[in-house]
Amino acid sequence: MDQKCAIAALGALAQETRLALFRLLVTCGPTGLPAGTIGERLGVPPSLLSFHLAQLAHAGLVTQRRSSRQLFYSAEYGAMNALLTYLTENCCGRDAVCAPVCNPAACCCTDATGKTAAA
Amino acid sequence: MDQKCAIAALGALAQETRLALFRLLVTCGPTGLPAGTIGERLGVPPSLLSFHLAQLAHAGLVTQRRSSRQLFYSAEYGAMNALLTYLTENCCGRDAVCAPVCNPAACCCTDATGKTAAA
DNA sequence: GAGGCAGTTCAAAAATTCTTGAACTAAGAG
DNA sequence: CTCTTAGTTCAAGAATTTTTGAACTGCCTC
Repeated sequence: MDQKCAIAALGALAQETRLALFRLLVTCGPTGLPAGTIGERLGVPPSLLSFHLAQLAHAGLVTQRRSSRQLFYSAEYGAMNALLTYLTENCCGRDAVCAPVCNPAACCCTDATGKTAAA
Repeated sequence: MDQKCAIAALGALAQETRLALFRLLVTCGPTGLPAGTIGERLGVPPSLLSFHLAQLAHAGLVTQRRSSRQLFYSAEYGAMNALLTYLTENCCGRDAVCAPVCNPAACCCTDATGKTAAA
């Protein structure tokens, strides 16, 4: 994954509805969910849902599959992994100056360290 | 990190200039770089640079420190790790249905699987 | 092949984000 | 105190993204 792709994937996930959408699909495995069901669960109107799903699909994060009258959408785990790999490689300096992902440091934006976040 | 914070961090990185900015800072370690130098290296005018640095800072991804007349910015590794942790936890279903990050699968957006990406 | 359900596409409006340039604050040098 | 360098803030405009509603396509049932 190159920078351009990473930006597409990051941008696709950087939106409330789409992140919720993707999270929902991730929990559904490779089978995925038909658009209608997704819309119901998330309370998103059809045309808007289509728009957001298209964005995710365009970034390669979801896949579409038709089953008679329904369109099933499912998470593309490989793309997410590619994104994580990209971020991991570009987050840690070449000398692994930051802890591995598997070692959660974390907290939240405005108080990750109590420092400058909000200032 | 909660969904709101994740969106802020994702959104902060989902922009060409800011991703380049962050990548540059990551390679510079905790010392960071003064704003002027960053602007020169990336060819970004001062006021725009300030704007983007503020976005990153607001998402907790960078920290500001003054050294006499210069303002040094440095990457906040903890925030990036928090984001990676969030994505990892929300990418893999509760049953770890996708491969670990450390096991790159990857390719790029439009041809991760040769399937629906661009359609 | 008429009717209807599932979902998409399209165009216009609303909201947000990015860019620019001018005016401003902070800190050191003379 | 005045000047200069370093960088920020602000307001306006440009560009992009999100939302809405109406019209459309694909597929099944009768």
